[in-house]
Amino acid sequence: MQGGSILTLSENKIRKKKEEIILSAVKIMNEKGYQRATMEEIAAELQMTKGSLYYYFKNKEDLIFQCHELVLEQAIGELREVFHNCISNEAILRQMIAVHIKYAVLEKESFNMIIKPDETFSTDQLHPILKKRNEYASWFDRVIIAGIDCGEFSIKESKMARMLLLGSLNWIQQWYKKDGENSLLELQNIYSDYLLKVMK
Amino acid sequence: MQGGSILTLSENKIRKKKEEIILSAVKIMNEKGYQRATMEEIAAELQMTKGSLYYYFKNKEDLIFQCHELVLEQAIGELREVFHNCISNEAILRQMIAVHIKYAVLEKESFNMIIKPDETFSTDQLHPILKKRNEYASWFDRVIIAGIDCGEFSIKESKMARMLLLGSLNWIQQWYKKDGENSLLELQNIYSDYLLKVMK
Amino acid sequence: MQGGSILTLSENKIRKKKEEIILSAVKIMNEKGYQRATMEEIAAELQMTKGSLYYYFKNKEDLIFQCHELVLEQAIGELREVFHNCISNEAILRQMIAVHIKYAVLEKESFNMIIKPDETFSTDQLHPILKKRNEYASWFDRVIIAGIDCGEFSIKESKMARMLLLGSLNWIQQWYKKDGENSLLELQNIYSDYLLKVMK
Amino acid sequence: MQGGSILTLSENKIRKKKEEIILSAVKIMNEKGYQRATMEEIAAELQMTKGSLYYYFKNKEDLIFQCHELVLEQAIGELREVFHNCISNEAILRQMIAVHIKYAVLEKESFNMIIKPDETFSTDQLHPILKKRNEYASWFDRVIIAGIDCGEFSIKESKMARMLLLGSLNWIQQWYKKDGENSLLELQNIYSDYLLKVMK
DNA sequence: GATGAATGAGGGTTCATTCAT
DNA sequence: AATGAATGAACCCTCATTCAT
Repeated sequence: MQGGSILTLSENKIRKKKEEIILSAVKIMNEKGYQRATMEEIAAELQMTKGSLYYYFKNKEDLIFQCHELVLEQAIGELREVFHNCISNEAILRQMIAVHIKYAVLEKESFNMIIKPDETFSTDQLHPILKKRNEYASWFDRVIIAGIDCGEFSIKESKMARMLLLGSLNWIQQWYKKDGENSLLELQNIYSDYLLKVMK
Repeated sequence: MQGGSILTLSENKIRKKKEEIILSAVKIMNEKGYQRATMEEIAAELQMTKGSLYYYFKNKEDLIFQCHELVLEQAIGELREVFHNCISNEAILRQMIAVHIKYAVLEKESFNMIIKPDETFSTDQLHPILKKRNEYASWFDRVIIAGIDCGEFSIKESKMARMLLLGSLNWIQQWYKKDGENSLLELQNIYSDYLLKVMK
Repeated sequence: MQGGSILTLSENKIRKKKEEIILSAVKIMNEKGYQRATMEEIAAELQMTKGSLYYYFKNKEDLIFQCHELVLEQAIGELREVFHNCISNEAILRQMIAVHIKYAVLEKESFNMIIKPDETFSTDQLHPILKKRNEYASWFDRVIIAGIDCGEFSIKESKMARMLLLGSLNWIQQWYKKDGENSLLELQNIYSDYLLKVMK
Repeated sequence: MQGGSILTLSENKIRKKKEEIILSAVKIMNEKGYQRATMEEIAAELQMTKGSLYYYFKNKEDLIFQCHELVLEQAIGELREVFHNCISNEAILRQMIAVHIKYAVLEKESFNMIIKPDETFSTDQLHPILKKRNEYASWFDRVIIAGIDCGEFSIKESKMARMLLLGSLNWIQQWYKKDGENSLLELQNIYSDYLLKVMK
């Protein structure tokens, strides 16, 4: 039923290809930034030609949009899991911080789109992006509020605390270097420690 | 004396014009991002033509570079003053946070440029930019280290604390709205409170 | 075999187009000079648009470069043939002069480019151009030296004699008119006579 | 009478300035070629500003035109002198060759305009240029014809011989290097020897 | 006479996008 | 489903030219 018809088969094939392209795009963008990543390069990475991309995506913006969606979806998935698998709110928040840092550093550019979507997207696509971005942020809100409610956290302004938290994390990608002094793990721990001092 | 003043007059005129252009550039760039801001638009904003800009700036990169310099220089000036006029390190840091927020919010456009210089500048100009950026940051480092030394602050990783601090502040411009719930003053106070919890 | 021919087909097609463009470029350039020939005009001549040229050539310099190469290659081919098919060095030199005059007059535009490569090319491409130009000239050197060795010619400075010879021939295109008093054949004969007086 | 009035005085001043500019222009052009020589550079050489040039010359073409005139006038002057001061036609021709080589090498670019005036000048100015160029060439014609008439030279086609001669000389500037193997004097002698073999 | 400043036309180049095959 | 080829709009930059002062 689910995968029976021929149509679905070819649809599956297309979806596969789309994902491949998105991954390639994400890679190139992480190297060069979105504006400088050209359709040509993205295609070349997959040994395709420029024109072929337009079979799968309406235009460049659409492609970037879907890159963003994919990455954000994944990240949200991880947040959700963390949320349901940890016990204390502190533990959850620590895990979430770790997840965010991981994405901010490793998926730098595609994650970056969260930061300044209005420079990247036209009005049409801006809305769903912002929605997803809010969904992502809301997981942080949840823990913080839960923490406040059960007395684990003492801050008053949950929204602003979340802003502070995410802001400080986003910034990491501006300076973090893979071969630098600190490992990703150290980073995750230190930031967790510091940011929990804010919350408590 | 005579020659001097005449010279200064025309030099002043050119400097004025340069500043005008820089302000225009900064405005456009913040609306559209650096890459998408065109020389034409920047000129049009001032009712000039594209070509005229090249009378004042060698090329686009040079213009962006000087935008950077101007704003950063001003901000550094304010930090310096704060540093020398306050008593406790906590007081200094609070003031510095206030200054940074003010720039990030009110001079949003200009200050923004600090964020991603490496995508904007060629290697030649990247270096002096990073230097100035470091100079700016170093004022924060100084207070933090001084605070640690005299026991006011307890954090271990001064550099990372500074990163966290500046990152969280930079992010403010992503969401802050003049007519929003919080006044600038409230913002400055809350962020100071929260970030000092990190330091102590 | 199948793959080979298909490949060759499309390769051939692209080579054809490239040649078309080169011919167009060569025509425009000889009307206006290299600097004043614009990519737009070159394209317009073929009812293409500027941008399309960049599908075939990296940039203007590359296009000019290949113009050079193509014509020079052909001419070298003819010299080589002459060299191997004639008996006396005098006969060879006469034939070579005829070839050179033919190119200078009939393929005026293309051949012209040999004249001032150093104002046209950047250092990178200058070298291979000069090399090919030298290769062309070296065929003349060979006959002259051979002629000297076997006593047919009596001049001392073979290099300078070659310069004089080629210089005088190149100049022909400055004044020669198809419908003028002298036929091409007369021209070839008279110049041969005169220049051989130099050699003997 | 000649230089009495104030008007003439200032006219003289203007003429002086014009010559200065022309010399500067000639210098820059000899370094960069005419197309690449900018009004700015020419002015800078004289510590003037671009705009001032337009007080003295209608436009760039006019300036180039007058450069050309000046140099050609000088060269013609030298030819005239040679013509009247030498005894045998051979001696005259040798001297003329020396003069031409000197200009072709030392005043490379300004002399060069003789070579391809149609690329440099619009129809308006082309005519007087060609006229002067013919005047220049006619001095060579005269000696050659005189030489034929008195039996010194044996060639039949005086025009073509002159073309051959000037062509070979013009070409020198394509390859001659100041610090090369041959001094200017050697060059003048060798070319004279070779070209007189043609005439005789 | 000279200059500073501005202009505008044009050139080279890039690149997302289209479309016939 | 993919490609090769072409397009055209947009961008940066240069430079001869102008003109008020």
